Amino acid sequence: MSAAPVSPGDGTSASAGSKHEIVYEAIRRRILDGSYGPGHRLVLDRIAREFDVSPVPVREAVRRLEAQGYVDFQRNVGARVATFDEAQFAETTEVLAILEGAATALAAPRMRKSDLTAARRSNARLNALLGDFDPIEFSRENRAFHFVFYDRCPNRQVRALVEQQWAKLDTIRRSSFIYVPGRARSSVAEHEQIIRLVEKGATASAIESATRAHKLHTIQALAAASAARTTRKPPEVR
Amino acid sequence: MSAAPVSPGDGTSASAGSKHEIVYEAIRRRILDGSYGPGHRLVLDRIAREFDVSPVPVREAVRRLEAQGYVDFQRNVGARVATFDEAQFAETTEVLAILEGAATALAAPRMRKSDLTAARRSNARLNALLGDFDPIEFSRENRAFHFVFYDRCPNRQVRALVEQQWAKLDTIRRSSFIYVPGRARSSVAEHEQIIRLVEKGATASAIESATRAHKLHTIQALAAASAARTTRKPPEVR
DNA sequence: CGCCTCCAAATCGTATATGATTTCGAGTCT
DNA sequence: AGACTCGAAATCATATACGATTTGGAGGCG
Repeated sequence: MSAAPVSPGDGTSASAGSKHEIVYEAIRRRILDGSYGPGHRLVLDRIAREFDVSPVPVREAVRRLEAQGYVDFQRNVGARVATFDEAQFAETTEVLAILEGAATALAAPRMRKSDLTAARRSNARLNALLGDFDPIEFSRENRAFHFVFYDRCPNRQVRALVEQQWAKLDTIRRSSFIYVPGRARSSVAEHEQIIRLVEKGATASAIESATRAHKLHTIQALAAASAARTTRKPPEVR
Repeated sequence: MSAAPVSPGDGTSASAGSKHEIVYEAIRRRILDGSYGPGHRLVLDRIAREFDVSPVPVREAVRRLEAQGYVDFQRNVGARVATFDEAQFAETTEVLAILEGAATALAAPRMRKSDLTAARRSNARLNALLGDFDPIEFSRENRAFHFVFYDRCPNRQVRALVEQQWAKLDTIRRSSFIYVPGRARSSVAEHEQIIRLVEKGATASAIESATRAHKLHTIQALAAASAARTTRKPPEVR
C-alpha cells in the first residue's frame, strides 16, 4: 500500500527544511484536507505570525501554490484558495479520465500478479465500504485502488500529472460534497472489469477506454444528480 | 491566427505590473527562447541587479517557475534552468500525444468550416516550408496548425495543459535541436488526414487515435534517428 | 434617505540588512 | 604528488522596515 495518502511533495519539491518549504507544505495540506476551504483568504502576515516566520518565505510558498493553481492571487489584494464551480470540477474530472485511461493502459503490461492481487484486495475493501457508506473513506480507498495501476506507469510525466489532477479534485471533494447515490456500487463493478482486462492481457486501447469510461461515468452520474436537485444552488463561498 | 506565439501568460497570471511579474515574464521568455539554456544558472542577486529590483521579487518569480517545472531549485545552492534528457523529452511528447488526441477529438464537433480552412491554410504553409527547411519556422507554424483545433476544445483544463506541455517542449527544442529528416513531410500528410477526418465527421475515437498517432510518430522517428547516431552523446550543459 | 468624498486601518510590495551555507582554492601535511 | 584542512568569497535565506494600494466606513451633501 504505497499509494500516497494525500500526495507527498508533488514531485517538484526541493528545499526541505527551509521555512518557506515548511509553510508551503502546511498551507498545501490545509487546502487539501479542507481546513482552508475554497475562497478562504490567505493573509500573509497572519500566516507568518502563526508559523513564527517573516512574511517573505510565506510569500514564496504562496507563489508556488499560485503557480500550481491551488490559490488565486490578486495584486495588492491578496491570495485566496481557488474556488471551483461544478463546471470546473467536471472539466478536471474529464482531464483525469483521459490521463487515467492512458496511465492505466501504459501500466498494464507492467502489472505483476501481486499488483492485481493488491488491486482486488483494495476493491474488496471498497465493496465492504458499500454498507454504511463513508464517503471520505471510500474516496481514499478508491484512490488507493487506482494508484496500484499508476505506480506501474512507466511515464513519470503522466504519473505526476495524474497525481496533480487528483489532488485538485480532492480539494473540492472536501468542501462541496459530491455524492451520487448508486454510483459507488457500479464503480466497484467497473473496477473488477478493469482488473480482468489487464489480467487477460487485453489491448491497450481496450483497457484505456474502459478506464476512461469508468471515470466519465462519474461525471455523468454527477450531472444527472445535479440536474435532479433543480433549484438548489451550489454553496457559494465568499 | 490567434495561436499564441510562445504562450502568453500561461493562464495562471495575476499581478500584472508588479516587479515580480515583470521578472517572471522576462525569465520565462528567456528560458523559452533559449537565451537561458538548460542548466543555465539563475543567480538571484545578479538578476535582481539586472532588472534593478531587490532580490525579493526575483525569488518569487523563480518560485513560480520552479513550481511549473521550468527550473530546478536547490536549497542554499540556487536555481538553474531545468535540464531535459532525451527520455524526458520522449515522455513529455507522449503526454502531449495523449492530451492532443483528446483535445482534438473534443474540439472536432465544434470546428467550423472557417476553422478547417484555416487549418488547411496553415498546413499549406507548412508544406511550403518543406523546401529550404527552417526548423524554427516550421515548428512555429506546426504549433499554429494544432492550435486551430485546441482553440475549439471546450475543456479549458485540457487546453491549459496542452499549452503547458507544449511550452515545456519548446524549452528543449530551442537548445538541443530535434530534427528528423523525413519526418516533416509525413507530418504534413498526417495533418491533412486529420483535417479530413474532422471534415467528414469521423468518430471522436478515430480522430483521437489519428492525432495521437501523429504525435507518437515523432517520438518514434526521434528514437530511430537517435539510435542511428550511435555514439554521439546529447550535449550536456553544466 | 441614498450617494459621494475622504480618511484610516489593513494588507500588500519591495528594499535593505544580516546571518547562514556552500563552494572552491591556497596552503599544509604525509 | 596527492589528500586534507581552513578560510574567504559568493550566494542563499530570512528578518525587518517602510512606502503603496486597497478596502470599508464615517461624515457630509443633494
